[in-house]
Amino acid sequence: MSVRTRYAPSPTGEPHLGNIRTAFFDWLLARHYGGQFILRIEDTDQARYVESGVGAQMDALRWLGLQWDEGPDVGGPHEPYVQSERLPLYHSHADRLLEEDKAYRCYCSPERLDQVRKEQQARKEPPRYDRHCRDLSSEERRAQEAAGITPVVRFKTPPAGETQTQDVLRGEVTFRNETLDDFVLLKSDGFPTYHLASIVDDHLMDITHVLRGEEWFRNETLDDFVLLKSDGFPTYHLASIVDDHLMDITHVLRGEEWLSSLPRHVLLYGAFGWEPPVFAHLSTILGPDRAKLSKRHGAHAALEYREQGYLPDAVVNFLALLGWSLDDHTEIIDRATLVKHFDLDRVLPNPAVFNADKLLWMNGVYIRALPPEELADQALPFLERDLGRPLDRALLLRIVPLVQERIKLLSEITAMADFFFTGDNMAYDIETLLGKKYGGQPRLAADALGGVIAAIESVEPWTHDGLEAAVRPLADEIGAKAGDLFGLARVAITGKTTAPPLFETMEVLGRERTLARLRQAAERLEAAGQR
RNA sequence: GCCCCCGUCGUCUAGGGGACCAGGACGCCACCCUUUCAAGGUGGAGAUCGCGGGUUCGAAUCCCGCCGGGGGCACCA
Repeated sequence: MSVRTRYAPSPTGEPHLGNIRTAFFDWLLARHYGGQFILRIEDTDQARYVESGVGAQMDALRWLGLQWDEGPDVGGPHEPYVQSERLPLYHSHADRLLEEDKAYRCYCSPERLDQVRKEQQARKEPPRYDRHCRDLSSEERRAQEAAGITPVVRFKTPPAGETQTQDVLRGEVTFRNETLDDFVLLKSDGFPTYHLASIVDDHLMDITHVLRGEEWFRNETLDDFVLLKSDGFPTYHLASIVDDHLMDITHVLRGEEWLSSLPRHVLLYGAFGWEPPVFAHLSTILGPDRAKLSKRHGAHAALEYREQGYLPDAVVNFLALLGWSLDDHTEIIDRATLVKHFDLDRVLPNPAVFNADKLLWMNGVYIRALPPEELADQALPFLERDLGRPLDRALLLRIVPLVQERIKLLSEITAMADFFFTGDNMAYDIETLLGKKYGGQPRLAADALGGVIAAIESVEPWTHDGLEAAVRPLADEIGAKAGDLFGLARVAITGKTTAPPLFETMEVLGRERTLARLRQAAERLEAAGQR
């Protein structure tokens, strides 16, 4: 059977980066093995249902290029892919467990459950269902039914013994043969080594499963959990197991917070007589304070990264490196390479702190690698959004080479290049124009700018090389440092002290607009000099 | 309180008995380049591999204990 993974969000809000990383790993695994990636909506909690939730999940996946092969919108052989539309399925499966005495109906009120829990906590006992309804007589049950109480269905957890489970990230280690040597089987004192002895004994004693580093849970730490709620909806435990089985899911990747529920799920698979899939519980992503990533750590809803000007490829590359690595030195990895090399054997079980600085750096790398036309297409919407009107793409295309290696976010295009699109009536204050060098000497600055104007007025052709050749010697003539003179002109032309290279900027801006801005600056300096 | 997971530079990580007085990346510092800002180049600081025992000729790597961090203990997922 081919590898089938699933991303199964519940539509309770916006997906954040942690969810998306899980989805991405699911996607990667499926693509790596040429299998299927399934999107399944787990909307079994009516109280927390958010209308826009499903759309937000799909938007985020689409933005990052994680296309699913089966799902609510595209369909597939296991329809429907929304759990609220699969209710009869869960009921029939719960009925089956009921008939086989592997589950029972529970009539306890939320108030009683609450009460029991409080008492247990007061006695410093683990809060767990007390199995009150596990062995009700048929008369007692009839009485409850007669009173109109809708029961829940609970799983009959074995009260003792152990349940063994396996998680690939924690429970299994694979070795490459080239790392092994010719190891000893029999020692010189005649005793076997562990390698020999364990293999021989395991075989002779008919050991069928050797699990090292497996998680095991004592059943007495588990309680009789709910399968079907009184509103007729299944709990996650029931719904996810039934669906994963029916949809032939082979690998379940999910957040670490599910690890504690794993024995329940394994027990359930056992009760149904089904083969469980491979489980991998992905570690949590932490904020800078080492607490689970959340809203108060800033923007972590996946789609907010789109608004800020991150590139999907950069985000996906960064996410891949959160708990997985290709080797000991590769950081920039394109999608195809990711798909080619990704596997669970290099996924780490330990939690990772989200390093926003590194994501920003990586986004800069991807921006610089973009073909200029594409960067123009990507950046245009940001510029138009910030300036509030449609802009000339042809002009932007000429600007892109000047800003490409200066921005790390698409949104930074505005601060870097807005002056190309504004009128020539510049809004800077005179102090900024004068800067440190010409502070208090507006006349001197005015003369310097006058020199620049005279030098470039009739330059032919109007290219950055020609402009520089005309202006640079001027600095010497008037006894100024080139940098100081250029700085003055920079503010006059861009309104900023930080901007793209001066002569390239002049070239793109054109003779007329450049001279207009320089003349305006000179006039303002003259006026300041009069006072 | 009980159960489970995790523990290598500030952060992401490589490593899985000798090649490690621990390699790469982000960030930080310095220098170079330079008209500002970036980008780029070179170099540097930064980890007694959480701590303590043990096994071994040899431990970041194997074992035990401890400590620390995280997660779970719902008619939520």
